[in-house]
Amino acid sequence: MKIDRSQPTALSARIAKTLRDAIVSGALVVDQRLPSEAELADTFAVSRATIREALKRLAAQSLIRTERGALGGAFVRHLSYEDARAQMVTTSTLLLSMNEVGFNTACEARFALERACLPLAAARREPAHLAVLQREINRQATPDLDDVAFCASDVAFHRALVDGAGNPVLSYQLAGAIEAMQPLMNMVTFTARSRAEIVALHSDVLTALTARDATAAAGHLDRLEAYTKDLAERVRTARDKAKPPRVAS
Amino acid sequence: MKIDRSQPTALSARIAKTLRDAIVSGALVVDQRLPSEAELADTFAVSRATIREALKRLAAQSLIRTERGALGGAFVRHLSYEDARAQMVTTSTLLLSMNEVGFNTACEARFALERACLPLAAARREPAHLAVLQREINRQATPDLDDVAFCASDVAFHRALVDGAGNPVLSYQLAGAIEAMQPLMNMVTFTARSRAEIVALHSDVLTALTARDATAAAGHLDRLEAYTKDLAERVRTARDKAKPPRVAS
DNA sequence: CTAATTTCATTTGTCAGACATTTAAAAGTC
DNA sequence: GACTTTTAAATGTCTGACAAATGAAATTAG
Repeated sequence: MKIDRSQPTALSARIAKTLRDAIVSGALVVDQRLPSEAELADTFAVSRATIREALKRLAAQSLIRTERGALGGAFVRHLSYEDARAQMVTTSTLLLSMNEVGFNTACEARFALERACLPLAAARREPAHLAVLQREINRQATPDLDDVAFCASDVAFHRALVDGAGNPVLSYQLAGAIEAMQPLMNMVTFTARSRAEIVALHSDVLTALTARDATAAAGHLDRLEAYTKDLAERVRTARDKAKPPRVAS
Repeated sequence: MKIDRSQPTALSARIAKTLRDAIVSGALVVDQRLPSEAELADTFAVSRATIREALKRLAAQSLIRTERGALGGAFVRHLSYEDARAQMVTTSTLLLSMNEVGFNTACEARFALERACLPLAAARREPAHLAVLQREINRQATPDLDDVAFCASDVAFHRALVDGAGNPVLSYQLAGAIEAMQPLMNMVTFTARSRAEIVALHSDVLTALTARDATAAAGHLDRLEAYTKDLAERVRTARDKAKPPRVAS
């Protein structure tokens, strides 16, 4: 393990990169203990503070966990699907909020990803999945449900949809994406009161999945996408009318 | 900004979380400067070293960047698609290598995601996209191309495919996923010498896209998926024969 | 001899203070 | 007015210290 001692980047960043490469490449395996901070400081010929900053960088990426005490230290962490998903939600949320991603772009991506799951979900759907979907539909049909709960149920419905594909890699990818897009979606469903249409389309999707008809399910998703985009368009128009946009500079 | 001063988690982790929430929630906007380390240390009533460890955690997640000098400090970072993709590649690569994800599962997810792009790519494909696809096909058909270059070209082909959908959100999601799966794919394509079949299928996809025929393109992708899985199966069988598996414990 | 207790060594978490380095603004000089 | 020097602010790094957690070894009581 060596580091380039004459770079413009910070020492702690370079040390972090060296250790990260060792982990990603597999040179350090899961649950293996890294040398103690004092040893690492000795190895890299830097102070312990610098080593600690490097280790904190790795910890922030869920690459290591640290334990205190006699047999403590930094250990290569077993990255679970949950950890990975949480990280992706953070990253994706920021990405969407910082890059002026239009609602249509996000919506299009979301439904394209969900459609990708349908053939698998139709083939593998199990009673448990269908029951979850039905439960969320029932919840969404509750008249006195507040907006926050309705949107949460919407997320749960779509997560159950992708989980139905029975592929953890897909679930991890899409659950993160869908969750990250939720703030954008909320802006629409909060203002639009017509939940009946959404619930009906959800029911159609469920019916098609129950019948293992992926094509029909895709059609219903298409309509849901079109309806969502239409809602967003109307919301936008209403807002523009209330507060006219500035002229282009 | 307050922190819970009686938790089992480390102080630097809690401070990082507080700042992270402020950024993700939008309380701190892009390019806004955070208070200096000394000020933060004062605010949170901790030492500067602790503040620095917290900031390094945020830096590792690309949430902030730091600049030295008189007007330097920590600034909320504009997260680009490239940064987000790089992070996702790291996370996904580790996830796949640590969770005993089977080749079939990864392969299935990958092709499902790519199929999701096809309708959009067929509708929006532009000469530039088609040219990139053709260029990679030509490269793959070069007889004396080494394995590494062939695989790299394979990745480039599939990235161009998803970029053809013209949706940056999809591109970011899928490019990361595909790149992360590359090590798994390499294990197959390195051992199997029959590149001609792959090149032919790539050509078929390109032809279908050129004709804006999403259905046909999906069919070719299906065959490519089946072929890839079949290759993997044969590689696995050959390996098992050479070195018989241990009996289950 | 066994079991409970104490001591001890190791390691991470935190702190305080210091110095080096970078950078832009302010002050000074011609 | 243009150029140079100084200065102040900020991050990057180092050193040394202490606190807290924790498992192992030594000790002691029964």
